[in-house]
Amino acid sequence: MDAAPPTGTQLLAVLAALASPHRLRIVAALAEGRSYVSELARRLQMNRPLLYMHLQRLEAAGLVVGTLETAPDGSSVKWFEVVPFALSLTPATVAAAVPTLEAGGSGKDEK
Amino acid sequence: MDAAPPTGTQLLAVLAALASPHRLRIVAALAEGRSYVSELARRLQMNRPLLYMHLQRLEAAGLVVGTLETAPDGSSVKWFEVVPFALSLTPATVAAAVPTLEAGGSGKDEK
DNA sequence: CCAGGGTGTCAGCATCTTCTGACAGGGGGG
DNA sequence: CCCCCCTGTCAGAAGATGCTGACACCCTGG
Repeated sequence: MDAAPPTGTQLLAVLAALASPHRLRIVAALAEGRSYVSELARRLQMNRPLLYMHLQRLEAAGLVVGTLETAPDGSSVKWFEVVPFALSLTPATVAAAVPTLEAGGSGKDEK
Repeated sequence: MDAAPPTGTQLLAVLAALASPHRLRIVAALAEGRSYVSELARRLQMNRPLLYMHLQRLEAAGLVVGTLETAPDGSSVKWFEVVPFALSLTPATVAAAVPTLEAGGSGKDEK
């Protein structure tokens, strides 16, 4: 149930999501345990809106998941945790993913 | 079998190098066999200067190697081939690499 | 001489991402 | 009342990146 070969587009999204110092740091921080936006922003010393954007990017790539938890007293806190992803990066896996790049419906010469 | 743990900076370079549709396509094309700049540009239908830049990026990240071969008749052809890299991408490997992230060689301090 | 194939580099433009400050709100407690 | 905690969204500056056409050069063959 793991290591399902990602489509080229999916692989690209993951790579693009991880290709940033801040986002790497965020993943590393979440790997040690869940946290919420404001707390994480304080720990990593970055603006909340900025961190918010990065978290959304990571979530869009499927690397982290966010859950808005509303406590019984009504206050809302959005918890983020890392998804136990695992992907192997080699010339072969890249070559296997590339043909499934782009829409994949038809058209091969798109430029 | 060189599973040497990459430094954060190194990992970031590889990820950034791979986070591009064109560059993924280039790696895939080279995975099927070596080629040289002009020929590859023709096959992938892109400008030579552009492909040249992408190849340099990939080479800087250590994913491909280029060798300028001067034939006995004097004509020069730069052959490129893919390096058999292999890196495992998981929350743990990211967390392990992040502490060795550098802010840019020297002097530059994080804000 | 001229056409053709190759490498390497450049200035400049179009475009995308990143980042910031300020805003909208929700709710709890002195 | 005011102050504190949290989420979510915005316009727009600032900067990095992708991309193009044109140029420099070398060598071979008609």
